[in-house]
Amino acid sequence: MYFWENYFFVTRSEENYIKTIFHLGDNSSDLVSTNAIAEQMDTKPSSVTDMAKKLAEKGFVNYKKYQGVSLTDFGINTALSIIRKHRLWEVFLVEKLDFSWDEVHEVAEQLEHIKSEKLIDSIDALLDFPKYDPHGDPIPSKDGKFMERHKQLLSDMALKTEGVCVGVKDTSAAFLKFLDKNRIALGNTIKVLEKEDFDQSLHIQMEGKELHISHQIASNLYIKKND
Amino acid sequence: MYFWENYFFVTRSEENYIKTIFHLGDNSSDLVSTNAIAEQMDTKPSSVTDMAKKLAEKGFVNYKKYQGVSLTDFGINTALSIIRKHRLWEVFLVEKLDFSWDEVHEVAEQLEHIKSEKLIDSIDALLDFPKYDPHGDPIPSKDGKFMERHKQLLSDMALKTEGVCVGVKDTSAAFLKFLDKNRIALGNTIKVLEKEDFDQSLHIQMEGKELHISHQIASNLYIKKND
DNA sequence: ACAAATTTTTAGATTTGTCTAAATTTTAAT
DNA sequence: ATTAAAATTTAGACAAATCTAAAAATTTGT
Ligand SMILES: [Mn+2]
Ligand SMILES: [Mn+2]
Ligand SMILES: [Mn+2]
Ligand SMILES: [Mn+2]
Repeated sequence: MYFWENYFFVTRSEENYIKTIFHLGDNSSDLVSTNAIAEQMDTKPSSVTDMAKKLAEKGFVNYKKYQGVSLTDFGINTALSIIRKHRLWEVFLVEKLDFSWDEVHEVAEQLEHIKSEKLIDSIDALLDFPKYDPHGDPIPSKDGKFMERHKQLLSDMALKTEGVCVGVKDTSAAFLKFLDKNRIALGNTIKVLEKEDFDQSLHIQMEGKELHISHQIASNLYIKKND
Repeated sequence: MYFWENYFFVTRSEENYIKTIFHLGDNSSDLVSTNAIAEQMDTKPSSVTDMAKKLAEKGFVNYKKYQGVSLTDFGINTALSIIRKHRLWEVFLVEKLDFSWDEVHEVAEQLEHIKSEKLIDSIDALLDFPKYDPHGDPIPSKDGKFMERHKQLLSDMALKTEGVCVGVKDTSAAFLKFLDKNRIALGNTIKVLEKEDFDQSLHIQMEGKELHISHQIASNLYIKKND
């Protein structure tokens, strides 16, 4: 049994668990629960327990029985590398192959598991080192650093404030297609004109034109306020 | 249990067996033996027998106990689709990401299993529908047709005949790097000047310059004779 | 504080793909 | 035509990843 067999081989399934744990444990450093992982991954809690033990064994997570798991530094680096690949492939599909932003996620779920450092670094260079993916999510650099933009939900913006649309919270194909149909795209300028108390819908100005949008939409669009 | 679950889902392992059976059964329509598959795939004959039954069950092969397997039409189409993906990805890596021809095979072995018709068709278009991969092997079209070039081994060419180097038989990284070092590349013009009876080595003219090459090399280079 | 509800783990089974060792069939040699 | 050798299959086992059902621990509600 060689060194790399113990420490560096990661299965596709392990990678998916690590990525999910990263996303669920995002901004809080406390433990991620078995049930939360099971629900997110559409699997059973008992399967999660088994995998938690294996991931702990391999050094990706700290596992406290009945409490949950948290990623180790090694686990965080592994997660960032997978997320980097996922988001770079999404950019590639949109920029080089004319995929629309609602089509890229499923394919990226496969491509993120391809193991070749040279491949992903070349894709990165081909794309001229993009900082954000097609949904506005930041792309970790080779050494795991990335800039989360200062952004807020459109539904949380004050009246009269202006900004630029920089991301989506809901990344479902249905929502993304809806945005396309209504000419709402990342990079668009936005100004909040009026808020309707009754249903929290908004009157906004987008790229010059006036628009009425529901709370459902506004609470899934990220805006970066103008300085 | 849905239709597509029975008939269209193919695992990575099944795909690798199908591809191997295709290559081993190439120009002869007779059965491919269990041992040949096992040796090629670096696995055990008993594993091959198990898989042969499963592939027969799924309609990819005809399996005759103790005789071997042959691909069905469905199996051939499946194999061609995998080979198409493999070779298109190899071209992509060389043409768009500046990989050298000795680096592409391992990555293509992973990429060939990505399931997205739109993805591979877009890659095909991006590359302007190449007919051959970096090693000179033909790329099947979407509907499974491809042109095998009329070619012969350099070692089989008659004296004084001229041609163009169009492929390699040995695709090992060691051989490909050797060719690079000696400035032997696909597309080069070649003329056989002299054959040495003693060791079957050749004096050739390549792109104007004279060159001495061993039988080992000559018997792994494919040449298309000039009309 | 203690019972009830919820969460999590364990025990045991299943599927996929693999292995070793033994049995069977085919092929080759005398 | 037998026998020996080689190829192939079967039987039984194992690791990975999952599941169901039951047991154990934790959390919640009064
Ligand atoms: Mn995605
Ligand atoms: Mn994304
Ligand atoms: Mn190849
Ligand atoms: Mn090739």
